[in-house]
Amino acid sequence: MNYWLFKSEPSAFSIDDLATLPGKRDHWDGIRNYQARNMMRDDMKKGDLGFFYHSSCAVPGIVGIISIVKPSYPDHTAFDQNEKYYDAKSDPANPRWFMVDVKLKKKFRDIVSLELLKTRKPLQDMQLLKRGNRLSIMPVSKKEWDYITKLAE
DNA sequence: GCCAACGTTGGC
DNA sequence: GCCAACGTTGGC
Repeated sequence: MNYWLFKSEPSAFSIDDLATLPGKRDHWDGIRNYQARNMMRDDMKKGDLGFFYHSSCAVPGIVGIISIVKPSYPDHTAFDQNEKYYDAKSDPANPRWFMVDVKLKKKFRDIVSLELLKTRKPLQDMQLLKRGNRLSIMPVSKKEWDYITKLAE
């Protein structure tokens, strides 16, 4: 089982948006970065867990836990000209972009803020805290996962 | 709104 | 294949 972190701008899609969907479930579309795509396409398995992270907002940080309920399949929003993340170069016969389905598992009572994460020694090697990191999907180690879920209690 | 960091594009 | 220009991300 692998652990992940999913970034989303709450103004576009927040954990509360996910919570109000039927079955608290949605596809995680719009990934348009190759590194993130590769992880999503090749490494995410059904049953994996992920942190839901709010970025580009007043208090960035981890707000809850989601689980992968369906492994990767082609991101159809890339084929639709009306979609924000339309990509003419993604051909349905040979899709360039992929997505997974996720389900809300838990919303934290309080946000585990980026500011707090930065102060914790055991998290110093976290990819999220690396300088200039802009990946919207990234792996989280089991050690980091356990530490952060404790922080959230 | 600023700006550093990084990815992508395209000319050569 | 190099690299400058450009676009995007995301914290502050």
